[in-house]
Amino acid sequence: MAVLSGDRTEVAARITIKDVALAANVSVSTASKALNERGRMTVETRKRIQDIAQKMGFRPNAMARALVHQRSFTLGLLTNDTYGRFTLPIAAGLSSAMADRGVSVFLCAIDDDPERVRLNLEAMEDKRVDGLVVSGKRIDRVLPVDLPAVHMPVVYVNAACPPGAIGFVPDDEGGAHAAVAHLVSLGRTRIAHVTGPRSFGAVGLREKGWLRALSEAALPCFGAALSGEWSERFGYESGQLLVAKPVSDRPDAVFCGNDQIARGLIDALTLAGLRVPEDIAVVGFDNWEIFATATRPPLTTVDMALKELGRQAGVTLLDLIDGKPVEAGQRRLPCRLKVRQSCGSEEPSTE
Amino acid sequence: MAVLSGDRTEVAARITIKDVALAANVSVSTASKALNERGRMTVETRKRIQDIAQKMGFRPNAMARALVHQRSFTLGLLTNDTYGRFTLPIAAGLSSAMADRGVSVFLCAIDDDPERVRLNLEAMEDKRVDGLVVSGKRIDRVLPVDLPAVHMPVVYVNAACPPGAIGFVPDDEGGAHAAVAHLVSLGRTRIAHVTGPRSFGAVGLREKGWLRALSEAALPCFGAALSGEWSERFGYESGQLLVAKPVSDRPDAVFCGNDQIARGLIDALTLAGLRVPEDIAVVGFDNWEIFATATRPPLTTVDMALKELGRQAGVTLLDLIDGKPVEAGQRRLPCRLKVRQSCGSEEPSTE
DNA sequence: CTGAAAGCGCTTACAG
DNA sequence: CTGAAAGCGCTTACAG
Repeated sequence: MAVLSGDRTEVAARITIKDVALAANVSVSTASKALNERGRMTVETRKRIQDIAQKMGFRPNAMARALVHQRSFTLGLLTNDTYGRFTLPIAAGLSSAMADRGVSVFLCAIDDDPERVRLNLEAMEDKRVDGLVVSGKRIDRVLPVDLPAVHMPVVYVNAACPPGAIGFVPDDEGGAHAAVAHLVSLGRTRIAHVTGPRSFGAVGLREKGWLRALSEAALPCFGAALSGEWSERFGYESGQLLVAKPVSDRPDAVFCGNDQIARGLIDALTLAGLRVPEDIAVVGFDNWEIFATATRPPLTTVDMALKELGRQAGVTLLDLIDGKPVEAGQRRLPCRLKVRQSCGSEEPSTE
Repeated sequence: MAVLSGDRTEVAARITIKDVALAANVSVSTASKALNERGRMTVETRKRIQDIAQKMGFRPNAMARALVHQRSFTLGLLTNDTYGRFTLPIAAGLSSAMADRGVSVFLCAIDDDPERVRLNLEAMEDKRVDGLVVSGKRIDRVLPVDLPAVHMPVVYVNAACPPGAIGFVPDDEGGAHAAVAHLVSLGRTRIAHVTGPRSFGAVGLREKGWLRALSEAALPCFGAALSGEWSERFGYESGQLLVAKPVSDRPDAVFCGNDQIARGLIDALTLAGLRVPEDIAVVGFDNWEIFATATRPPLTTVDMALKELGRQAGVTLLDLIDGKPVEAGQRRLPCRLKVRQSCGSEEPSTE
């Protein structure tokens, strides 16, 4: 039986700056200065010490440095979106941007459970992270994070931003506007809107974008927005409703509040013998690729640029930590339209 | 203009053990012993010091402790699955289990980019994490992590496990067997299999489970497994193929290699006027809820228990770190069948 | 029972 | 140009 005991992988005591100093025949302080490019010394000495350190595979202990610098170069990411639709792109964007700057991020999965929030928050305090990014799944809900009790800078992503705080959300209205404007530019004039529950802040914003694009094009508002679940089922039912109408009452395009709704809607239209996009163009929201590419035809949809959201949140948090002045308030980062075939564009973007 | 400068959030210098000692009128060493329940002292003194610390909101600096204990109570999670299908449940399971034990986990998003791997690995070394969990998206691919160069214990999750290492994967064969056995128990006798590309290790294992369940039931193998993309499109096309056959050649059940295939297949069957599950029962694999609940009818499917996978990997890594003997090799953790309606069971599980 | 000392691994004024 | 000393915040033998 092959048994891997812990010490099999234990390394022969990490090499420290003391080892390097010893090997180079200098004091620890000189070694430190050589390695950190500080102080004055002959280029040769410096180079010699650096070479030796390199050769010995010396890597400074980040915790020791953190202790003297009062800066850990770590961040905490609190998220209640265990499901993963939003968190993973945000986390990936944040993590890579931070990695490039030498800072690492702790992942804290809180399930909207106050006890877990407390536990994780304490861990982050104890580990002396330099700051916190709090990431949610709804732009209109504030997470149960007791900010006043948190002794460090915080930024919010894809979540409500408490007054005076700093937040990042996708520009839902702008994204919706771009989607509808694109349909207009393609000659559609009867553009309906099928979307999620009114209780979601994003629903109101996307509706506003839709209305603004229509009014800018001097187009009549084609019926009220249809609001329901964020589900394929609701999209499907809405599609059936459209199909049941007399042709003269039917839209020639539908802007959907998310990709699942768009998917269900397209299924219903197709089943009823309508052609997408020829008879009715459809645009979604989310660019959830697994849906967007599986619809027939592939779905034109709004991408919320979540990775970029995570990146920017991190970069701003770093500024905050560095004491740079940062304006309070919520930023709405641009979405971008991902053109595929469901909107009937002549030139689907290549990618 | 409201400007939030960094120092606005900066706290009035963290309180340290020195502050506590001062307030309690004892030495730092005594304070330390009181707070850590070590050494001997009157209960009153101990209690008094603890109360003062509590009142002052003292939280020991984890990095300082790590320095003396040579243990950071942090882990690194390297993943190349930025897409998020597998990583997030694994990460959430790992993170919560670890949080309960006072250890925090760094998220490292590597995009199969060797440069990013190096960068993140160095960061983890520098931060002196106690161990690493390496998580992938295919059980038959080893990640580009240069293990020998890593100076700490490692476990692999949902990825190939190098010889002599320790790994955790779902029991694909067992899961497949359970799915097919369930169909058999429901009286199905002509059970086909539609699955992903042969190049995936999981495909072979799931096929094996299918065959084993059939042979155990003394059922003939109903045609060869149909292998194609992991996509709805392939499922859809496979469904069309089935439908085109004369009724006597049609299966009465299909076990699908993943939920996307199952979804596409059901769509094709339904479109052709067949009833699921009455005419043909369908079972999927993954329990990707967004698909499994959107099919009509909702999909019975195999859940890979990814959260549990992450949890176990973490717990085992902790054992390894503690120097406990751990058997080398790959563990296959049980999957569990999630019964919904597409298999025709009389009693869909409530949940 | 309590405290002074040394140390974890590093950095930074400050003398020489 | 180089090194001794003090310190970051904590813990742990070791004396008293």
